[in-house]
Amino acid sequence: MRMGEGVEWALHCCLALAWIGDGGPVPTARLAAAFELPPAYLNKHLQALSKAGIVTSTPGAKGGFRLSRRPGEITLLDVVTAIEGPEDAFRCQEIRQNGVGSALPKKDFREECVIAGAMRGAQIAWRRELAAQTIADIEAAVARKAPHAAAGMRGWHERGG
Amino acid sequence: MRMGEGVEWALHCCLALAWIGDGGPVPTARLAAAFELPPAYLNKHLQALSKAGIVTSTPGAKGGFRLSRRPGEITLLDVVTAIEGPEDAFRCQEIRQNGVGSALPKKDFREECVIAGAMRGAQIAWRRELAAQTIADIEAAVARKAPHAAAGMRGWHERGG
DNA sequence: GGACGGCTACTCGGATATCGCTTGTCCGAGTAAATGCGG
DNA sequence: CCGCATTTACTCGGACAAGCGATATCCGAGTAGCCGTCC
Repeated sequence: MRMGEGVEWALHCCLALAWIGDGGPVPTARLAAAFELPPAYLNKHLQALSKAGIVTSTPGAKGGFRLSRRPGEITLLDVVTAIEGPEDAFRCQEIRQNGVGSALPKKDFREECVIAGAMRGAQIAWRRELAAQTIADIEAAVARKAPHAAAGMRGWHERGG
Repeated sequence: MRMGEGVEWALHCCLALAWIGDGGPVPTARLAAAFELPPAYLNKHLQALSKAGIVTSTPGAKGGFRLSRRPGEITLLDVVTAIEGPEDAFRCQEIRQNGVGSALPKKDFREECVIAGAMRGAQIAWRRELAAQTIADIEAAVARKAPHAAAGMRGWHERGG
């Protein structure tokens, strides 16, 4: 099981946008340069964030992306779901109904597969943990551990890359 | 993010082996027939379980696989880790050190990336949930929801497939 | 009749192709700003 | 000097290839049981 690297990119971009604040939209190229990422591919992920309503895109010159909501209103789960999709990692194929199970009446499979239920429970716990933290929480934690990181990003942006 | 289907196969096979009990080793072909799975590929996953010490393989005629431990001693996390590997789904690439971060002193990156820490916390919650349930728990839950499922599998096996 | 050697059938185990998805890139549609012109 | 139409440059947005891991398969190594033969 492997999570796409786009999640890390998206989270760092959201954090950067939160740091930069309301200084106008930030184009993809600027964000890509901030982390040395391939601009075109980063753009693809930013579009996913845009469709999820996490960032707002403004086209044209001086355009770019900005956060749609305040950082405290954006959970990590929102970002992860926007990039990776809403589906569960574990997808029950109902193999219990094959082979030996195909002889049993359908009624026996009304209840959810117990294995799938257990995996779903774990996924829910994972989601709950991600939903409990917002971009603002990340901001606060970074401010505690590396106080000048936010100012560094802001200054770099205002200097023009 | 997507979990390999081998996890579902492995879990169902472990449950089947627990149901069949100590009636001698069960070959791959039998397990594959029980769920209509491709035998050769299922064998690959069973080898992973074998290397993880979850099942024991006995070669030769009348050989096959049997559970190494009692069902109560095998957690879902054991099986998932055996199939999917021990690494976390989210892998921090430390992109914070690139671009704007490359100018900062190394000291600033002594602390773990906050984003990676948050993702790791969610992964730990997920693992904790999986580690809390054993094959025996699944057995008990199935016995409550579909009482004759275990007997059905056992009878099918003793009839010879 | 019993024991031994060889043989066969069956199993796991790893090496080998194939497919789909993630990754990565490109070019066109659209928009806001800048510019030149006319009043 | 001010307002407007045109041009321009810059941005997003979706369509288009490539690389890699998961999927799927096959054949060889090894072992247990069985059979024929010999004592």
